[in-house]
Amino acid sequence: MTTFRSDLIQTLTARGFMHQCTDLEGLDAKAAKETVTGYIGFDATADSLHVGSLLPIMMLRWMQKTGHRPIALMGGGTTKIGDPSGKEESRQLLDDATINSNIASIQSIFDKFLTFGTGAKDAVIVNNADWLDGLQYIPFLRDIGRHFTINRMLTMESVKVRLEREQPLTFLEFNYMILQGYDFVELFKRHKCTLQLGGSDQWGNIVQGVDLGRRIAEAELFGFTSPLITTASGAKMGKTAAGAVWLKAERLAPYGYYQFWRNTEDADVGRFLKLFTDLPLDEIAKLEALAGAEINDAKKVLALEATTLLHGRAAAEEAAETARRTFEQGGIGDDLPTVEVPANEFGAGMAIWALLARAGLAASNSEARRLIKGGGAKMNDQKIDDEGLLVTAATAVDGVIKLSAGKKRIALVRIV
RNA sequence: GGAGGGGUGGCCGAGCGGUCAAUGGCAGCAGACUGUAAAUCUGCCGACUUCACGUCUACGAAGGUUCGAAUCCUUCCCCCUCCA
Repeated sequence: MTTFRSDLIQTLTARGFMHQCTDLEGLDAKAAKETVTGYIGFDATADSLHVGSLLPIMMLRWMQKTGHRPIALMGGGTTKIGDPSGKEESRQLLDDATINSNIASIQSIFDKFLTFGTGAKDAVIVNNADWLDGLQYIPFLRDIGRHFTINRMLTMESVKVRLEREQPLTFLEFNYMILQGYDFVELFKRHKCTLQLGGSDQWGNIVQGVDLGRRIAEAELFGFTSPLITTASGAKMGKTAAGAVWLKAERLAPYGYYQFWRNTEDADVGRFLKLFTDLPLDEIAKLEALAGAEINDAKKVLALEATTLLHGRAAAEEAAETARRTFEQGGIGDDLPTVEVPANEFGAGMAIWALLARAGLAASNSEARRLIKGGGAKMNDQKIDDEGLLVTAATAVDGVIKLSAGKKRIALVRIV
């Protein structure tokens, strides 16, 4: 393996963050002798990010840990327009208030991974609405638009793919790479930012920004992309039975987050440890070497470390303990998802399917019934055979009824 | 503006007057096997009803023809291709 002079590039490449770089040697040399400011853009369409954003966040984290300055760019301006790349349905347009509250909410996630402040190496959050909102069309076209040729833009992968598949590409989308390129130059001017990182799908946009910087600001800018992370089975990362894996505890409790990592496929463990934890590489190498059922120990480490980064050590350990008690001892952990149901609602008995739905283990009563028919439902570890089973408050053990849907989805009903 | 093609369940994609809640694939859920893994096999997979081949809602939208329409007709909306 090639050795790099800078900690930054050495770390990013060794841990598997590297996919493409506009000038790897140049960037390495620069990072070895001075503090580099680099940024990644994030969308502000929701009040939380999900694991898909974790990889870029980790890149910013490593930037800071290796002595450089990360910028998280919130797409406040671009979100306002609504990125149409989601194919058909045009995204709902958000107003300023929503966008700003989303940004504030997302910042609390960044706080877990980065140190913010006003110092030379402190991370900052910037909103591109600051400069995009005030843009005037004609001056923008004259100053910026003239540096982009349609010829070149048509060769961009993202554009080519759309054209080849005969899928619509709106003028608005077509302009995205220009706006993103402009963002880069603005950040260079305002914050001396000379590096943009992003997912491999951002390559084209990033390169445009690098070129634009050279043309209008005589700046030497760098682009660096990370590979698209899929699971070993080829699926996109980040989906579970419960839906998206959110990074906000309000949307996905630490226990759920822990379980997401705990259920990683064997073949992914080593890669994920490098990407999503801070563990030293030699330690990861040892964990990765575990074979057979022992690989589960590595998964526990992965889950614990990843959860610690986001939710803190205490919450992570609590989640780990709940998982241990629940799965290894068949008991009940404190951290399991719990639904409170008033005792009087049980009356003479509540239908078991209604209870399953209430506990969030089934999306509807019908789904709960199907689950029972399929033999996947359990109450207090007893398989439920009778669909018409009525549950009374007396079923509870210590005021709690344990419900399971399959082996992994477990919820508690606490009678109050 | 002209000519042609198309809009079907989370996605892709059949169906082209009845037996269509709609073939198939993917995704998802559950069961078996396991290691809270993968692969494989099996079942489920619109919603609602204390579940019966019952009710409701669905095949871009609105009307119409028919005993009966996703399937035929009319109008409208949207997308694609070619021409101007």
